[in-house]
Amino acid sequence: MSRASERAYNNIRSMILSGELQPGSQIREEALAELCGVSRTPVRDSLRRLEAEMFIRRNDSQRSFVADWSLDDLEDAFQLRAMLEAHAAKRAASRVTREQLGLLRFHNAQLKQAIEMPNPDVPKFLDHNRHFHAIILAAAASERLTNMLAQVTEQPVVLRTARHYDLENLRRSHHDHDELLIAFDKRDGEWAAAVMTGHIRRAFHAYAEAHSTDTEIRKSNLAA
Amino acid sequence: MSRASERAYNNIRSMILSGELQPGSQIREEALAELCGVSRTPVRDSLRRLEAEMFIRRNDSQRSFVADWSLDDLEDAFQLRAMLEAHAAKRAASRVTREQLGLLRFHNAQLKQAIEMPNPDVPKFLDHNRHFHAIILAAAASERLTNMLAQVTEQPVVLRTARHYDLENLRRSHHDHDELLIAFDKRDGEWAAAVMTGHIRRAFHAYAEAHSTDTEIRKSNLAA
DNA sequence: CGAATGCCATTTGTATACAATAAGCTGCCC
DNA sequence: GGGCAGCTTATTGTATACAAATGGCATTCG
Repeated sequence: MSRASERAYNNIRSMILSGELQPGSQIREEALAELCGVSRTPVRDSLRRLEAEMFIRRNDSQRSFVADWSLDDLEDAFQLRAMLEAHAAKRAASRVTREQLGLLRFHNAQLKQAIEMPNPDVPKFLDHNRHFHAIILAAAASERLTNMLAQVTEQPVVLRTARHYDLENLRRSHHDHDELLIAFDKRDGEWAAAVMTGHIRRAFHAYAEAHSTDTEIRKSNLAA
Repeated sequence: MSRASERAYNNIRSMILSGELQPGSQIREEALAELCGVSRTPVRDSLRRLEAEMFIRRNDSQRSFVADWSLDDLEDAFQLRAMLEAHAAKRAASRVTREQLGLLRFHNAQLKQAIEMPNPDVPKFLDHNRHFHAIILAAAASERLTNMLAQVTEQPVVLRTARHYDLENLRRSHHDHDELLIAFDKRDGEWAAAVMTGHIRRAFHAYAEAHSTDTEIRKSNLAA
């Protein structure tokens, strides 16, 4: 993507993720254009893209609004994500290369390190976690699957609440990864899929809890 | 979508589906704009959309080409489709309303009629078939799932070869639908999912055969 | 003769002006 | 006072002109 267009997309996206653009609020192309320092053309491109990714919704008369997801929507997204990631793990089990296995081990070791320090480095954990899942997706070798997963992984709520993840959950995640690695080593797709399903479903419940406390915090802020 | 933009989208899309724009061939925005009788702006919108739907691919320098899918790609799409439609059936089993069940029965009766006539009416069959699946998707009540399925259902190759479906396969499809209806009636999501998986996988093999003969025909045409 | 380089043609990206459409408001009529 | 009509304003859609980037070709140099 070219310069202006990319800038607009990244800007708007991060404004949505950070909550700077509040869920449910209307979006005006011109306003965003000014904020991003570009013209409406690249902004429109970005809005179309973000609409396809369900960050933005449009009403009957083409006006755009920041998407506002309920807990049900979140569960729906996670259900799909669990299914798709399990599928990816299954495919990866029979396709993953030695090199990819090595990389997976590396990132898993790194993310373990990140939470075993006296002061856990959560961003570092999340970064290696992201790489870990990306490698599996690459090993699964299905472009469509990759596109679809992007649609359910990068949720505003998901990213916003990721930091709430407690240490115990992070440790369990690491162990799931360990088990996945063994399943890959044995080329056992069914096992890999099962582990991945549990891995994502646990994440959902962690997120759901974080989300509800998050919502309560926001409510009390509004009330104050 | 507005007039010009919608026209461009539909025009280009049908040109791809019909093969008027050959797989692999380059696409120039200006040429399409003239063909559709609109300016480049709505054409660009359409191209972006079609790119997201994987009808179009872009190279490193942003030039667009009509997507060209191999048999492997087709299988990949069908694998995802089977998984997603099975998921839809499972969800639908516990959510489908009396009214929707009635509609499903109606369309299934109609598509049976379409192939039991002396002269089978395949377009009519396909039309009611489409409705049948759409109702299940609606009953599944997941917008994301609907979007994802659209991405794997409306494939150029799929639509182009649908007509090759032989009568025996159409009859089996009808019976699958019957069984799905019973599963829905019993609210048995697992059963519904299993039937749907088989339903789609059979479709894949029918398509795959049709695709290979289709490819051979095209090759011999090129050779002649 | 082959490879690299610079120029020209082609194509896409961006900005902007204008058109079309929808929302909101004001004032009128019942 | 309530609701509807017509106008005004806000917002999005489309066309077009121009800018930037890319690819291909020809020429030149080793």
